[in-house]
Amino acid sequence: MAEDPRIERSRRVVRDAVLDELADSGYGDLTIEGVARRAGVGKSTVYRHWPDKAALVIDALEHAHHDLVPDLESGTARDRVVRLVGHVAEVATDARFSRCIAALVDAAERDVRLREFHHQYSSDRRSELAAVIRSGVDDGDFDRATDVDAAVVAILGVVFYRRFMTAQPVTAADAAPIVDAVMPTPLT
Amino acid sequence: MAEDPRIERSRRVVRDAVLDELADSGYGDLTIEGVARRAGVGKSTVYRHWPDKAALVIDALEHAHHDLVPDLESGTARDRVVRLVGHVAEVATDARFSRCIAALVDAAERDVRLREFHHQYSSDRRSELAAVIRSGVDDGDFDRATDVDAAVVAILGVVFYRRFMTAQPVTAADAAPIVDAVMPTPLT
DNA sequence: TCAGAGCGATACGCCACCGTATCACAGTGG
DNA sequence: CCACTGTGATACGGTGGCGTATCGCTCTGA
Repeated sequence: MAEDPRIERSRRVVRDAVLDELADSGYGDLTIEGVARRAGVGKSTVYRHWPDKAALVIDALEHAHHDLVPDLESGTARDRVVRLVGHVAEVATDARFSRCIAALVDAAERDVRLREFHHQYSSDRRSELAAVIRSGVDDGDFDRATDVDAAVVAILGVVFYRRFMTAQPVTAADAAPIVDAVMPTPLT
Repeated sequence: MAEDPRIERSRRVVRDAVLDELADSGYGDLTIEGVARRAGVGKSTVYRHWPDKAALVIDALEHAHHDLVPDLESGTARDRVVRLVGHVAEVATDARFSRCIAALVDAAERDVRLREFHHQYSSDRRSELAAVIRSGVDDGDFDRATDVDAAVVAILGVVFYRRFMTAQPVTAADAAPIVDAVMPTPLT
């Protein structure tokens, strides 16, 4: 009853090619034929599994987790926040993935489906960071009066602004000072 | 010796059409024919004045100042900072211009010339804000120890992050609280 | 072993844009 | 008044993507 392994294999290589194409060409210049070519797959195979470009791109992005997930179990809450922010900085500097983000942001301006996906996706990412920060507030690592949602936006704002608007993207090593700047250690 | 007025007229309507097209279609789907059509101009006229798409888009963006410039003369330095940030928020929510920014950020990932323009342009905008903040530091409106460049990135980061990654963009009315959060009033 | 399903290849007509060339026309400035 | 030049229209061959259809091959799983 298991699905034909050829199906999952096709889907995997096509999704991977979509990310490559998206990074290289952007959403507007991404073509189904280009994806199929890059995936080493017949065009018909792509049309067999996805109805259109938007669905294809959304599906590819949905499956694009990074295997390396930061350790959010050990260390103080502040350590965990710094590790998570460092991880975000790494993702935001990854050559392929970060260009996919730029393409997604741009495409979201013009396509409702991509906009909904984009907003949901980044909202989920903010929730993750908010949860870790909140545990830091509970632990006394951060000031009791911390506005968690504002802190999340302040931190991610710096990371993404520097990546997409300047030539000095945030590195993982910058994570700690940024977290400190946004949420100074309480004087206990 | 003055230039034929038809030339400047052509350039103006084409540049305007480029911004419309860029906002509606993004960089990848922007076509010269589409621009000419939208401008109500022959395709040859566009090719007569610009060598290619990148030059055309860069030129259009270079000429795309907003006529409304915030008052940076009167009021305290803090007032001026708040007004400038409010202005940035307005520009970042302007339907046409903000979509052009998204298109530019995306295109800058893949085209050197657009990247250089983009980095230069946004660097200039940061310098403007930095100068006003610096005068506020000198006036004692802000803490003497303020890291001006970091404050600039913190403020613009929030504005752009909220505009492009969330469904709650910053409004002009949000400018004051954001400035206050990043640069608290010194206790004198 | 074998029926069925997924596959890549190929070809289809259609359409849009590319960048260039040519043309008659009208605005411009001397 | 007139030579000049910028103009929009139109046409060109070329390219490449669209979405669909058809093919024979091969892998899969009962």
